[in-house]
Amino acid sequence: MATSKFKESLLGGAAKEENKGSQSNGDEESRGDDIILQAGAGKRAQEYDSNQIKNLNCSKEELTISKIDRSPSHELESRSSSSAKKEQDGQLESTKAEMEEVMEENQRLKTYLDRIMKDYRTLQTQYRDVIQQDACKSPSAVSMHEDHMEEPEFFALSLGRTSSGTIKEEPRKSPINEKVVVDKDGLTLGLDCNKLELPKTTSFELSPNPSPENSIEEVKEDVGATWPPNKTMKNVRDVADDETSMQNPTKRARVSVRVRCDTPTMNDGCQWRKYGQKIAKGNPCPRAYYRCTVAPSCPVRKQVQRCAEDMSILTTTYEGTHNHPLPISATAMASTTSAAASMLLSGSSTSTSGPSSSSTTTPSNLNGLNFYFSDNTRPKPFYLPNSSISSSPSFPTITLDLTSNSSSSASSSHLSRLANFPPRYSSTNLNFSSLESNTLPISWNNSSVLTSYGSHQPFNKINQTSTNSLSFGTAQNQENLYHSFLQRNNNQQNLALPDTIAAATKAITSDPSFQSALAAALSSIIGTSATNSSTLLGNQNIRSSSNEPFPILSSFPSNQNNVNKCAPSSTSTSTQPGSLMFLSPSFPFSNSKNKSNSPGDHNKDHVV
DNA sequence: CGTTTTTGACCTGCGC
DNA sequence: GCGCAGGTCAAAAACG
Repeated sequence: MATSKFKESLLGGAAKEENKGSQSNGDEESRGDDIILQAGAGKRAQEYDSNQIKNLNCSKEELTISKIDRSPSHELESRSSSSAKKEQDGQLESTKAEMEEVMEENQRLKTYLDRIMKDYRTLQTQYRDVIQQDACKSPSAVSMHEDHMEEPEFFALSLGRTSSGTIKEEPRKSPINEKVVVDKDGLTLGLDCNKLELPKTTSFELSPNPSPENSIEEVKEDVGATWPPNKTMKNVRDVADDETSMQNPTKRARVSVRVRCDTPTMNDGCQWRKYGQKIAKGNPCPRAYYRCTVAPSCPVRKQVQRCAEDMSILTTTYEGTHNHPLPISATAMASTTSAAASMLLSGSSTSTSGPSSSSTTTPSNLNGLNFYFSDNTRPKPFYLPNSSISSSPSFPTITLDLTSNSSSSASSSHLSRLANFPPRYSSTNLNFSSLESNTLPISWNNSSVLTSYGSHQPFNKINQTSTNSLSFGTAQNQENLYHSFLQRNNNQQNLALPDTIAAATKAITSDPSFQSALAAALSSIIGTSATNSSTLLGNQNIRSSSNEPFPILSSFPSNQNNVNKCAPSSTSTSTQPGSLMFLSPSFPFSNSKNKSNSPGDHNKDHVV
């Protein structure tokens, strides 16, 4: 309506008063355009150069005004004085100057973006080089790495789904992925940001689990892929699951997380329902079994058990793949754990060329990391130090020990204490302890993320004698994470061309995981203090909280009743169906209740 | 009253 | 085949 008025006034050679009104309408229109521009610009653009955009807006407004002003001034021209002419000329000049400024700004932004993309490509090239080198060293790994070389976008982030040689093929068998292909055919990959948001499962090629954007039927189909290995469930088990187990029976990885936690359970951002409790041999503390209840068909389980040696340490073991969206806050660590587990799986798969009887580790260098894979043809899960078991589920387990603080803190004593009792069973440990700047995107400690980000040393190696040991370096580690997230972002964007502006913008804006990783990487590279990254990441969480399907701040009880009210959002950016686990960066440990009274109840012992 | 937790029973896999 | 241990089920209890 305002627009039509505006047009009328322009076309009809309206009076000055009307033009005044039109001016305001024009302003409105201009503002409308500005809003669209801003919306299209994306969050990140607003953040890193909001001033410039504001300038742009101002210029545009002024331009509009000057445009409108000119027509009435032409009418006045016949009876105007020379001063009016000069005024007009001056206005024209200023407008031109403004335009030039805007163009300059535009150029600057382009340059900035080019620089970012250049960096991105450099990192990608480095990644490829590393892969190539590794492929040369390990002939058995060639096929897998070739896959990566050809399509680095297919970066495995799904646990338990990885198997060398099937990385590319497996997804194509899946009807879901066929769908993706169809979609891709109908799309032009590239500049359109909207297209980049396609939430298809391409991003997690190895995970046949559908995203919630897919039909409910698909979710229902996936019910069969649940974890319980009992007979009935086995009979209806998902084909993909069978495929996975057939292709790689020993490659259903778990991620074990050890944190200091005084509460009975830690809140990791997901909703869990306890379905069992057992006293595991060798540990007086009962082991609790939980399953994810965010989605009824979610196959993800977790086990929670306290460390017998140190009751303050809680070991949470995750297994399975979420088939539903999860909180943004949980995506960062999910990616980390997924990547770690993926590394474990791929590492195991590529290093089995060594003598199987040997327990020696096989160091490899993948993506700038020092990996120590052993032949682990029959990997056993990680158990608490003094436990002893006879049966061994065939799950390779990767352990993230987050029980220690920064290297300068009193963690050393704890670390040495841990070192005194290495696990009996082989596990894979991620050692982030050498991080100098401590910039992993997540604080896994028992503190609020907003205050503790980066203030704790997030990972520490449990022991050095374990056969699978991933030794993460300092900045390189974070660069690796950065790469992982870059890769994942590419995946999420449905293999969008990485060198498009839109892709870059989208990559930055759409994925908080990426933001976290980027923050970590940048803070490492630049050498900023941990507090900086803390602030950044904290802000990120605050920002994203408004769009979150779940609360992400500290108080997030796992047993709250609104579990199902927190309907999974359909936002594609928060959908991480392929990741193994999504751990909230803000590990608020909830569930202060402690009523568990299993037979031989030892719970009372470990409750503070 | 719906949801979650508890807990004894049951199932499965492995070693002997 | 048996025993053991891990893992899961499902009815009952507890909770909000």
